[in-house]
Amino acid sequence: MKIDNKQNNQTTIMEVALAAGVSLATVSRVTNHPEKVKKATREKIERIIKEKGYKPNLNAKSLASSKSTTVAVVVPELARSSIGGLVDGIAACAQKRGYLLRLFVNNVGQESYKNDEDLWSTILSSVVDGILFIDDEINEEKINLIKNSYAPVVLTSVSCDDPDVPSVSIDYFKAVYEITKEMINRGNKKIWLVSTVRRYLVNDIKISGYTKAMEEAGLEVCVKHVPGDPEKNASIFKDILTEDVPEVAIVVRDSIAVSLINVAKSLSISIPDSMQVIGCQNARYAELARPSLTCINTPIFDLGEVAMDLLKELIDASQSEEEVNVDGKRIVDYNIIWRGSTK
Amino acid sequence: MKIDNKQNNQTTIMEVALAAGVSLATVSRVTNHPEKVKKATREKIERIIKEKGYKPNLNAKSLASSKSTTVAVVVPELARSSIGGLVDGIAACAQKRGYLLRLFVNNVGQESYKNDEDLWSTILSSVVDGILFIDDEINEEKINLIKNSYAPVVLTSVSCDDPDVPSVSIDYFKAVYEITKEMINRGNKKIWLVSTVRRYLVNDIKISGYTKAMEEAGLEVCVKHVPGDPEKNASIFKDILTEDVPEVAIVVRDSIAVSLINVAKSLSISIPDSMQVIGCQNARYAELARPSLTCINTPIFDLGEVAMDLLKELIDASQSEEEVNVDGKRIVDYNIIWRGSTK
DNA sequence: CTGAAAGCGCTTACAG
DNA sequence: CTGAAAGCGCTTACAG
Repeated sequence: MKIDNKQNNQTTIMEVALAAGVSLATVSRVTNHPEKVKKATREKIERIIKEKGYKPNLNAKSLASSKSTTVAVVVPELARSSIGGLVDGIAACAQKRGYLLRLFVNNVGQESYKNDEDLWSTILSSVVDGILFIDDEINEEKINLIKNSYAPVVLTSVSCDDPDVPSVSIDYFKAVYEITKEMINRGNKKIWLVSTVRRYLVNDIKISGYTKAMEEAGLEVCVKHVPGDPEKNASIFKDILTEDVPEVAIVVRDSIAVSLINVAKSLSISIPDSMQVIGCQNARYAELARPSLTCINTPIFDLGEVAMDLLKELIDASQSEEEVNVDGKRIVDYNIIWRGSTK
Repeated sequence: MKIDNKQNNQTTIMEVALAAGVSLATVSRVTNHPEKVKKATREKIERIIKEKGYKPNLNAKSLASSKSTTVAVVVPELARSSIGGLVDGIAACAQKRGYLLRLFVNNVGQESYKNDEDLWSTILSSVVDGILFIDDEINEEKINLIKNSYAPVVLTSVSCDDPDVPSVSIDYFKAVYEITKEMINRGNKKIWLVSTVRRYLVNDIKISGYTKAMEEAGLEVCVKHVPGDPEKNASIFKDILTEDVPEVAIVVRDSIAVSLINVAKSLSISIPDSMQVIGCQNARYAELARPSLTCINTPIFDLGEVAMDLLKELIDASQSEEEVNVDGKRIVDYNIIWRGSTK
């Protein structure tokens, strides 16, 4: 037998009802549908609620109402500030909309979950009204799990062709297409796209945008694949640049772009005079690099907010009696920040 | 009336019990105390659980057992990779220990919560077994909220003198004391400590360590306070360095250290020959800076793991019938990574 | 080893 | 406008 089960000594709805001389039902109404309660009663109860610092136990509330006002956020890793910033945006919007967050870090390196099904069943059993899914490597299997989820899912910061999967993302195709075109218009011909060895969907999209612009201009497409780790890519960059130097390098990840700049400088290739470098994220070190890094700026905070907003709409729609149509595809604007690594 | 309340069409314990021809109680036992169930029965039920993909509804489970197997993680902001990495560590350990995470981003800039009490009551009403609290600016009021929490709290990445408040942190006093001493031993005399304009507890601790080492050596203590924003501190660094250049600058935040390096280089102060610079975090850009930045390396991932481990111990102790004594103060080791910004 | 029943803290038709 | 009662999906003494 438990000595004292009341570890969680939070005020309970019963205590409020007793103090106010009303039934539980009335207290519950004040919390959920205040307009249904007579003004005098309501105000009295509200006063007592405030006095006692009563807040409904969310578990009980969820169970009774089958709404958890909680959303799951699934991320691969938070150490990357691009993801952290995204979650900040999600959190800000969730807070505004009255949602709480459950966080799932599906770090493949850490073998967090046995497999995707394990992750999903954990999420679903934790009871959430919706899911924000952030994943670098979306595949068929994951798309299916998303489609079969009882709770609405928004793919965040990843685009997905499937029309049935809501997603919020930057139009990287357009972004890279346009920056490539811009550099072509400025008279550059030898333009490279530097991507990662490991294939990520986003990076492949960037490659497509670049490729299209180059082909339209009748220029030679040249994509380099290097490791993400600065220690490893440095020696590869050294080999590459010793052999040939492009007029412009568009690099999928800022840290790789900075690494490229560092190697170039060590080889006395002057930037931006002999080579211009462009990043695709606008990470923290973009402005700390020397020369500072020109970037496609992706407003990740906003992206998070938009994703949470969309998810909220989908949740409302799914909980509504009527058929509601929600446009499940959102594109967030980007802009270019010109800095010292370009002329 | 609800058309169909079963939005959450997860398998329920009833369905499993029915399929197995046993009572709910037995299914529950298989989930929670399998040793209490006869092997044959247990195996049959386990098979059905697997077939149906049954996972107990966590809300119901929490409510019934008054254990949520959920821990709250409170952070000021995730965009800072030092915090993101910490949460990655927390998540990895939580996952290992069977805990889920609720995330609270208390971003003062975003006015996320009205005040600290609002935040705390939200956390507590969300029902958690424990709280990992990450906050740059701990004060009396917050300490009191922590002490009055029904759930155990671990102050993470922040040290706190109060013996009743469990905390996990790096010994920044010792770290900065020792690196200062080391630089003194190497023959340097004019050593500065560069901190932020805004006062943070951690930074004040670093100042103390530095001050002690300097005073012990009979050297002049010189602490500079600059803004955190690189755009703003650059001009201030320019003024400072135009007037005087130290042999060594120990900088509380890596981004500020890199900014200092950039300004120094623009003034043709050669690093490390004329000035050596040391950071206190080992952020991502420490190795991307040129010269790369020598750092006190704080293993934030480990820090997160240790914090979660401690919290788990405290939770177990609080749920246990017996009196258990848990040492609530944990110190995580640091090391120094020597790079190009020092001789 | 197993089942019937109470209870966790709330919400919500239903009846008044 | 308000209360009594059922129910959300589970756990856990208790009795057998």
